[in-house]
Order: sequence, then structure tokens, then C-alpha cells
Amino acid sequence: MSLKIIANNLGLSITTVSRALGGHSDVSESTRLRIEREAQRIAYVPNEMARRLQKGRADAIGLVVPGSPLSFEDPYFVDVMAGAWSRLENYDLDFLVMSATPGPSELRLYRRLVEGRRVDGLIVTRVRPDDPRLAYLAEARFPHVVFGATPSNDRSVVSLEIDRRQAAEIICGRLADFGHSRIAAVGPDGMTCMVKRKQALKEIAPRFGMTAIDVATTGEPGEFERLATRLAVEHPDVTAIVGVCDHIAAGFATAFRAHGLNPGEACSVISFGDSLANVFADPPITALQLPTRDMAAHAVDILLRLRDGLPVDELPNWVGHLMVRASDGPAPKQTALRA
Amino acid sequence: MSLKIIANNLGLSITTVSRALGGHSDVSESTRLRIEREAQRIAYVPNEMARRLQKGRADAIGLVVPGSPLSFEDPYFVDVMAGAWSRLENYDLDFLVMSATPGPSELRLYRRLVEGRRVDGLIVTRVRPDDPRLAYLAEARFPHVVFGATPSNDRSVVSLEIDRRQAAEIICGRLADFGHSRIAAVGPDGMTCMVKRKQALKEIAPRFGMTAIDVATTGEPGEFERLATRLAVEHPDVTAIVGVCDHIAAGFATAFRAHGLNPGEACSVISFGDSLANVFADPPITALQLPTRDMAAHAVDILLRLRDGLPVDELPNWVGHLMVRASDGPAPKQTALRA
DNA sequence: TTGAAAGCGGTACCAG
DNA sequence: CTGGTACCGCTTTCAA
Repeated sequence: MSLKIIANNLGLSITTVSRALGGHSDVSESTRLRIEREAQRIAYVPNEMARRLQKGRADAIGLVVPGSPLSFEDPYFVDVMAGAWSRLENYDLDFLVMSATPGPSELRLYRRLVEGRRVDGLIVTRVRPDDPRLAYLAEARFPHVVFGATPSNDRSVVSLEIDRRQAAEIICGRLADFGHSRIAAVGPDGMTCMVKRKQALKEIAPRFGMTAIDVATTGEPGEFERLATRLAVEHPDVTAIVGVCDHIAAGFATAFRAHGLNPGEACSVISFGDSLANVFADPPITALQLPTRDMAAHAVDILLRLRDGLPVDELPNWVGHLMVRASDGPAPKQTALRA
Repeated sequence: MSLKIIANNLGLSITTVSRALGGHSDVSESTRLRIEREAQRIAYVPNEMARRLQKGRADAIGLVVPGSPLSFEDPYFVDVMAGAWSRLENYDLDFLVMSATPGPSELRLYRRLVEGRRVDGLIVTRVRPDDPRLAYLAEARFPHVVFGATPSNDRSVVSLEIDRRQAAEIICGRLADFGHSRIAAVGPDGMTCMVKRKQALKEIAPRFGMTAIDVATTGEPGEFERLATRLAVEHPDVTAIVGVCDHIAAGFATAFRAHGLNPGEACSVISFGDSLANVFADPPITALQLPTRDMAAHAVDILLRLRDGLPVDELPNWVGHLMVRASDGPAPKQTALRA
């Protein structure tokens, strides 16, 4: 009832008012001014639902966080949300945040979002091998961007990833300088992104005269002590640990300290990916800061281009930046891993 | 183009299809079945924008986090988001998450949300004295729920708060049992909710034979050391500190440890409100866990009732639950606060 | 430069 | 029980 009000008040047609406010050129300067003043006067704000229905767009982007709603607290998603929103805000688009545990209900949510036209694009995170979400979105030809890494090498799906080789080089370089020669890359095997990070470390380590062993985590609480013990037994020559996702490095540091070992001296700990937990940890954890927020902002741009059928430019090369803190140092003369 | 497709395929009218799918009673069982099967077959999902336009609803609830987008990482908002989403999911409503720094742009965002009909209701947090958002929402008669506390005693605005007296009793009771007699309530003065928490502590403390002094924080990093020093000088008889919002207690604990003092022995530290930071702190912080997620879920229910013009029931009495950890203990014989 | 009219995809009122 | 019709508020041809 709003364009109509302005139109009536001014004795003009709805059409003209719509065009004037829409910034079209085919409205005389004088009527445009009258219309703009009147719109200002009654504080006109267009009904978004009407506009969206007509335009066939949702003017919204969605993020479905995998896991329980509590996953919102994952510092990684916090960064994704912050980055995405900062860009969406500029475009005056809505940001839909949801969560869903992997499974049929997750897929149902995706269907409702896509087929109900509730969003124009989706940011997909924590991709798993053979992820049904990707299969669905590809089949539906719906704009989506994968955050992290894709299992397939399908060039048609846009995947935002950091330069893992460069990241591995930074980390390996630092550890090699400290005289380490055998390191452990620790992370879950369930997520494609994490698996690839471990692979990168294993590939790059030899270039620095080191070898990296692959250790799988489940993410259970209290797992780190067990892992540390196992490492001490099975790989007593490991003098440094790289946690490839949040909390792993901090978890090891805590486990070490619980046994009277000093992280950074007894065993170096570095985190691939940074968060507040690293800053607050004791000792603060040396970590590779990732440009997650920038990437999320970029993801929004890409989604809008996909929506509008525009080509997607070459992706920037996102690189990490090492935050040197206190959890790493020279390799101990002989391993102190006796947890 | 979807109801129409079903209608055409079946040689029925759009009206009938709409009613059958809408679960109205005035459709014959046989046609309803045909329609449902066909809908199933073509995997019909209604266009939400069309439905929303027609119904004059947004089918969405919004949360505007005050501050920069990074405020998403505030554990308090994480809980609010988790609680709100868990309920919205059941109703199949959208959850819009945004952030805005207090000021004109914040109010502009609210106007666009409200007047653009982009949400049906808003959760308002971190209310400040004379908050322009509340004035606006009240004037616009737009469904909103205040989370935390309202400055005015206006009974017309729904405000979700915990039972602060009960909370203060739990905390004061524990500290009194430990033999403390003078405690500090520390928190920012900018937020109504925090001010009220401090007031509650000051009011309740005497009942337990204690006195509580009010200490204002600004929230700057590194502030805690200064505050601890000031406390030691100005109030050397204070033996316990209650942080009324996230990170304050943990911040003090860190500051104490940095000076070789042992939180829990030299000075007790308790947090009014719990988060992971307390769990991970060294030592883990004793904290009053608040039912924030429950409250947020309830907020959604209330917003929907307000939207639909239904009366809002009496609010539950939300109480806190003390998580006993290691940051508090017997009052020291003589104050050790010499930071 | 302006306006009438046809949608966008639903829902709801009324007549049959 | 079913279908015609108007309408939600806006955008966009197409004529005038």
C-alpha cells in the first residue's frame, strides 16, 4: 500500500513513482523531485517481499553450520559469519544463519531453502567426502560456494581455499629452522579440508629435510592425552605437533602441561588456523592466521555473480600469516614426550 | 509457476490445489489424495516470497548484534543464536543475523528491517539507557523482545531476564560460606543489564553479612591488571571478585596469575554468566550458568505471539546454576592483592 | 514523459 | 466440494 499512497498523494501513477524511486531515466526531473520529497515525507520503505517476489530473488544468502546449533561458537564460523555479513550489509541483503546435523534433515533444510526460493545462494562448509549437499546443489544448479576444500576436482564448483602449500611452507620452515626433523600433522579425517591440510604438510616437510606423520583425531574431549601418550610410544622422535584445525594445538598444550611438560620446550605446538583460544591458551599458541573473513566476504560476491549469471573471476591466492607466540621453539636434544 | 503446474497436470483449479495442500477441510478426500501425490511427484515446494507477500508476514525473526561483526564471537550471542535457531527451525522460520554499531546506521538498519517487512519480530540485546531502538520499536508498535533488562519499568515491553536476586543469593551465599566479607562486583556501566546485576549483588550481599563495592569496567584489553592494582590500593580488604559478564572473571584470573598470584587462594573469582572461556581458563572459573538458550527459544515464541496479536503469558522465572570450578575458595587471612 | 495492464506465486472470499 | 476472481505490493513491458 505504499507506492500507491505516494501515487495518490501526488496524483501520479504507481508506475511513475516506481520508476522515479528506482532511479530510471525516463522520468522528468520535476516529477522525480516531487516524488522523492513525498517519499521522504512519508518515510517510504519498499515492501521487500513484494519486490523479491516480482524480481524472483530472495535478496538473501544462507549459511548452514553443520552440527548442533552450538556449532555457532566455533571460531571458524564466527569468522565466516563476520566476513559474510560485512559484505551483505553493504548490499543490503539478508543473512540467514542456520545449523543442521548431517543427515536427511540437513538435506531437507537445503531443499526448502533452495526450492522455496528463500536464499539466492549458499555457503557450504565442512564438506565431507561424497557430500550429498554438493550433489544436490549441483543437480539443482543452485548458486553455492564451498568453503574450505572440495573432494572432487570438479572445476565447475567454486571452492574457496587458502594456499595450503604456502601455509605448509611457513609452518615447516619455522619448525625446520628450530631444528625439528620429525613432526606430526594432527586433525580429523572426516573433513576434506583437514585431510588436505595434513597432506600438504606431509608433502612439504621433506623439502625442509623433515618428515611428517599423519595422526587422526576424533574431536572427543580428553582425546589429546591419549594421543600424546600414543605419540610418545609409537613415534618417540616426534618433536613438534601441528594441529590442523581449531583447538587441537591448544588441546595438546593443555595435555602436556597436565603432565608437567612445557609446550614449546618439551614439544613444539603450532596451530594451522587461529582463534581466541590460541591467544588465551597457556602458553599462547603460535598459529597460522587464515584470512577467513576476507574469504567469506568474497564468497558473497561470488554467490551474487553466480545468481546473476555472471562469470566468476579468477580467485585470489589466499595466504596465511604466522602469529608467533610462545608454544614453539628449538627441538629438544632428546624427546621429552613421556606423557 | 508451481501451484499452476499441479493444477494443470490434474485439470483442477489453482484454488483447489492451494486448499488441499494448505490442509483445508473443504476438499474431497479423493482429490486431496491426487493433489498430494502429484505434489510429491513433482517435489513441490511453495514459493515462500509469494506466500509471505500474500500473508503479510516475513516468516523470519531477526537478531541484531550490537557492535562489530566480530561480536558474533561473544559467547553470549552464540547462546542466543543457538536458542533462537533451535526454536525457529521447528517452525520453519528464517533467522536473520546481523550486527550494527550503535548510532544512526544501527537505527537505519532497524527501520529497513521493520518497514521493509523483512522480519516479523526482533530480539533486542545489550540495551543501553535511553536506547533509541526501543523508542523506535515501541513507536512503530513492532514485535520485539528485550534480552537482558530494560531501563524503563514499562510493563508493555517484554523483557526477558534471569532472576537476578536468586543469582546474587547463590553467588553471595557461596562467598559468605567461604568467609569472605568484602567483595567487588565488576562490570561495564554502559549496559542496563550489567548495571542491574551489580545492583543485585550490592543489595543481596548485606543479607549474607558482606558488603559489595561497585567497580566499572570499560572492556579494554589489559584493563584487568590496572583494575586489580587499583583494587589493591583503594580496597585492600576485597577478597573476592564477581565479574558480571563474560571474560571479566577470566581476565582477572589471568591478571592475577601474571603477577604470581593464585586465583582462588589469593583472591576468589566468580563469573556471573558462563562460557567456554571459563572452562578453559587456568584455573577453570567458577561461574553461574545462565539459561540463555532457553530464554532465546522462549523469545521466539513470544515474538510470534506478539506478531499474531496473542496475549503473552506470564514469563517463567529463569534461574542460574552454579558451575563450581577452581577459581574460588576460602577468604585469605590477609589480603594478598598486591598486584 | 506518463499510465494502463499484466504478471510474480500464492491465499481467501464468494458464488455455484 | 470446486472454481472464478480479487488482491498482497512491486516491476516491467507496451501504448499513448
